[in-house]
Amino acid sequence: MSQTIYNVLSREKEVFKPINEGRVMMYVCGPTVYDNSHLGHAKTYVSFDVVVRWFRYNGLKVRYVQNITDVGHLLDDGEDRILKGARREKVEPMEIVERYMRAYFEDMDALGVVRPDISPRASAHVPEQIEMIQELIAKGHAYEVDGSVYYSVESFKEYGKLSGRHVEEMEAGRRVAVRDEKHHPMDFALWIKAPPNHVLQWPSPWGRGYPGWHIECSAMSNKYLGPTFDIHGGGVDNIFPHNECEIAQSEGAHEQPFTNTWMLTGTLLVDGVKMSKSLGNFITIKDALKQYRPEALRVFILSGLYRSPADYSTSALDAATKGAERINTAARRVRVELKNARPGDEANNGRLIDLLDQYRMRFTSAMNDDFNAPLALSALFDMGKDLNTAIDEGTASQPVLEQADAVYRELGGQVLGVVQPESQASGGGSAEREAGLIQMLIDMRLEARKAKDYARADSIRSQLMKFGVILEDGPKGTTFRISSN
RNA sequence: GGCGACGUGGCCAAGUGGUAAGGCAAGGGUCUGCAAAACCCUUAUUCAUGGGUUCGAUUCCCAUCGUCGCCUCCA
Repeated sequence: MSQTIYNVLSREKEVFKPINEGRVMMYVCGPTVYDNSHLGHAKTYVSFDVVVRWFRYNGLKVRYVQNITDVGHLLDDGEDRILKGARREKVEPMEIVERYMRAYFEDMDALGVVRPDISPRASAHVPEQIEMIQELIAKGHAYEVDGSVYYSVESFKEYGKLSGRHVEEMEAGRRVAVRDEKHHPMDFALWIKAPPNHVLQWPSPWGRGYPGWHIECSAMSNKYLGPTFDIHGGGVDNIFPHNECEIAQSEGAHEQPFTNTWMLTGTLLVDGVKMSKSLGNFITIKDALKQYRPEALRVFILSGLYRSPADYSTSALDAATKGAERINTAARRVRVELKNARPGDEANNGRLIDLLDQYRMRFTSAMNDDFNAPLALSALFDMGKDLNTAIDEGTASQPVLEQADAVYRELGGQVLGVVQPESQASGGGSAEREAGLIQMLIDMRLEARKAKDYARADSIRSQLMKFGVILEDGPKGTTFRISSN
């Protein structure tokens, strides 16, 4: 079975073949760290997280590079975003960068997003960017005007191939005044001359200045992944001009394909419009995590295709919360049952293990088909139903439960990150002592129930509920779980 | 105006040239002292609309309407 990926460049699904067998070299455009990250970022980075996890689960070695933009990203008025943040919070620009870079990693850690292998910062790669700009000038793709350097889009005939645009058809400068010094209105800045009071500036062959936004991705991907690598990812909203400029720079300088596969994630919308920093309609990841568990946010993100847009709403998040609970309840039940499981009879074990294998295969073929996480998720839901039935009927024996537990840990946990590890399920910290105390209360309640003192029994249950402990009476006695809120 | 994507049950959302996964919600039932959890049943003859291709289309083609993204910084 082979992996297919929808390649935005060709607009079709292609069989994925890494340049070097068994190795995946991938680059994903990272955030500009001047403010807190929001759920739009979560959608993109959770999506790529699952891609990376899936590759690794399948034994591929992945080098995952994701940049941190900490310079050069200009606002409409020409002010650097970092500088704007610094002014807003009255601190040094690099304090802004540190503050929000750390916040970004905290958020991603909380969401269970595995960190990239390399998180290169633009400001730490100015020499590499200068070098690349020099190469572009030497090859006739760029020109200098009064201390700034521009890329000549007319020098690169394929400019626009990713987004399907043609230079002639675009109304350049429709909303932003075009700088007269450009040869062509669509030309974009590689190096920008810094006014004397500009805080972020470096010496260069063209005088003091700072790099344009697009060049960092070209320079850093080349440094860590080489001139041609396997996968380039990001959000579709950056397809033009950013991704297009990256291609022009890298292919212009290296004269070979930039990347073999372009994977772009769909935009997160809220009330039908894009969630974005500039519109101010965003929900930060930190705020979302106050209300929803990480697994719930992941289920929300993974219940749609990565390349489709998604709509944020409280009802969608609530539904995802319930869904995440459903999977985790079943997974937890399997773990609990496993502790007192019996060998069972062979015929029945064989039947159930076959069934589990089928779910594994459903999951696998879904993921192999352009990372169809929603379909993969449905296999876990269906599997939960069968397992619950088997446990109810008492036919879930040890070998079956061991297999089931493995599927939950590997596919639900390791790959999708929606099944909690065991330690969290019981609360963490002094979990053992806590479990002992809860068990004591359960025993007390049992005595009350035996004495038909239901008022007392219910009181114990509702008191525990206040601490987020939910009791469940089953045929084999009472179990408890920790509420997800 | 140009480019790209998309329109599937009450909501979210997969999918296929041969007759619609899954989650949430709703109703009924089993279990239970009551709950919770779980399980079973029910809820789209229909996939924006109108044409065309086909034995057959939701799936392919064309048109129309609508939504979103990009064309300016945003994942």
